[in-house]
Amino acid sequence: MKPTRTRFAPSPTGFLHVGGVRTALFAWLVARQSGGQFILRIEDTDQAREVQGSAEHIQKSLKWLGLDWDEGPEAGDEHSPYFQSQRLDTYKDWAQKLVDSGRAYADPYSPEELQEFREHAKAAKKPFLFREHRPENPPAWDGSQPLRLKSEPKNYDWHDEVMGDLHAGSETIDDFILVKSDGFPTYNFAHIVDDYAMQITHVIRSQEFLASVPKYLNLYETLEIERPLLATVPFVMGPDGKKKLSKRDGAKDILDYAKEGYLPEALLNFMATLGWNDGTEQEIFSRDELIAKFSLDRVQKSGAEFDEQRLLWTNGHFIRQLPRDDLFEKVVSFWPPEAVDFDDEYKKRVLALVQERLKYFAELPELTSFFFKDLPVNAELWQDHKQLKKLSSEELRSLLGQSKVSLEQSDFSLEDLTKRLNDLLEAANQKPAVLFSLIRIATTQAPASPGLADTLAVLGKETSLRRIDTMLAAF
RNA sequence: GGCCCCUUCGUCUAGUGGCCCAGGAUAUCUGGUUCUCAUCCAGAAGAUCGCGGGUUCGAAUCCCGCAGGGGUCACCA
Repeated sequence: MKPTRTRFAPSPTGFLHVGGVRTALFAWLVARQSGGQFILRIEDTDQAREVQGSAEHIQKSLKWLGLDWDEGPEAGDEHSPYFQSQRLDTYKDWAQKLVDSGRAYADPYSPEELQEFREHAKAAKKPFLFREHRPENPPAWDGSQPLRLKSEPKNYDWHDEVMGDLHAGSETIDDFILVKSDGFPTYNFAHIVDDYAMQITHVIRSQEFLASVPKYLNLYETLEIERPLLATVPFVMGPDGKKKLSKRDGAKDILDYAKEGYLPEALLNFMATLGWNDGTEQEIFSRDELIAKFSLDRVQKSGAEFDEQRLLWTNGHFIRQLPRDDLFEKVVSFWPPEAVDFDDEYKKRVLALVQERLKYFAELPELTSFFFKDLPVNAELWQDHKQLKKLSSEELRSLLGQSKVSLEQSDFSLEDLTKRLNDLLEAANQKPAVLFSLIRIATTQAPASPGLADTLAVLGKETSLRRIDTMLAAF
């Protein structure tokens, strides 16, 4: 059996978002699970749409996710080059073969004439077919005109690894353009030639190409090359649930997720389970499990809506699973600016308290700022508090003062703090909802924080008492 | 308009004739975990399986029709 070879073939017209990367992920998984190869090919045949630097940007995105390629830019060169713009000779050779055998011809029409044909077809409510205007005596192809395939309309039945058995009538076969008048091949032509040259065994691509597959089947036959297995992956849908996710409705650059502190494993898991599952109730898969369990025939045929909430939950789950030291390393660039004055030991203790609260690393400053600086006194915190607002300023001051006296005696170990806080509860005859809230607000000035004893232990005696004094003066 | 694909809780999904008056996860809500937020635990609510026929003792599952959504009909990929 031939080794499995899959490819991801983006055009360098911008960044990659979840939709595009998921297709790459599926192709990568298929290659990895069979011990085959994953190839990255850059389809830069449209010079007008090309965006400088995006080929590099795309590579960076794949690398971040750990979707490594065996051949392609900066990798194996067995079938190089991997930029289509550098493979023009190959396309020219194949094109010439077709011209010589009478299976391709020069398109003599002007853009205006073509446009007129199209409008006629539209007015007649019929699909536009170029072959209905196939010229009787086309001029010799000198490279200045587009070159079209002389198609052979017929019916096709084929199998798609995701969609199942498919059928299309001959009316879908047309004389599409192989080589544009600028000398560059179209996607429709170049990808078939390259997939063959690079010995791709599985073509895994997004759904927008499904309607073109019969044309490709026709071209495979004309070229007399054996076609690879075909797999069509449904769209990732945008927030409306109807149209495919696009940059227009806010689809993010996958590298933005890196910047915001998402974990590659979480993204991978999220994308894989967006339209795929293994038939069990398992929700979380490691990278290796994904590789072992993925299969194209269990990929959903319908589109799946991108659900930000689910991504957040997945990422939080992976963060919670991370060993503390790993998390500490990953989070280094996300601390609030004031944290530079604190040592690693202190930051690790803070991190331990917020690990289970983090959904993504960029939340870190918001969750931990009071560990690194005194926040201004915020009267709303007790004035709007449903227990504390029942007490007068005098009562609050007295209660907090009483707490201070006890805390001054503490060594601020977790054990001692816990004991003292409990004793205080009894001595003051107060509920935790009152006393703990008051101390928590005084020492953090934040609407939310980790548990009180934990927080005080990390803040330390000096800081805690200083903040209590500040609060005492504010009533 | 032609052709093609799709249609199960808000969302991701399980389900291939009886175990399903539909299971899990997430999101939401409630309760518990000495205070807040989060985690965790327990629970609630949430899908007449797009609609209509048919086959069958029995259908989310098979057949037919319809509707809705999407894609495609580029010298873009």
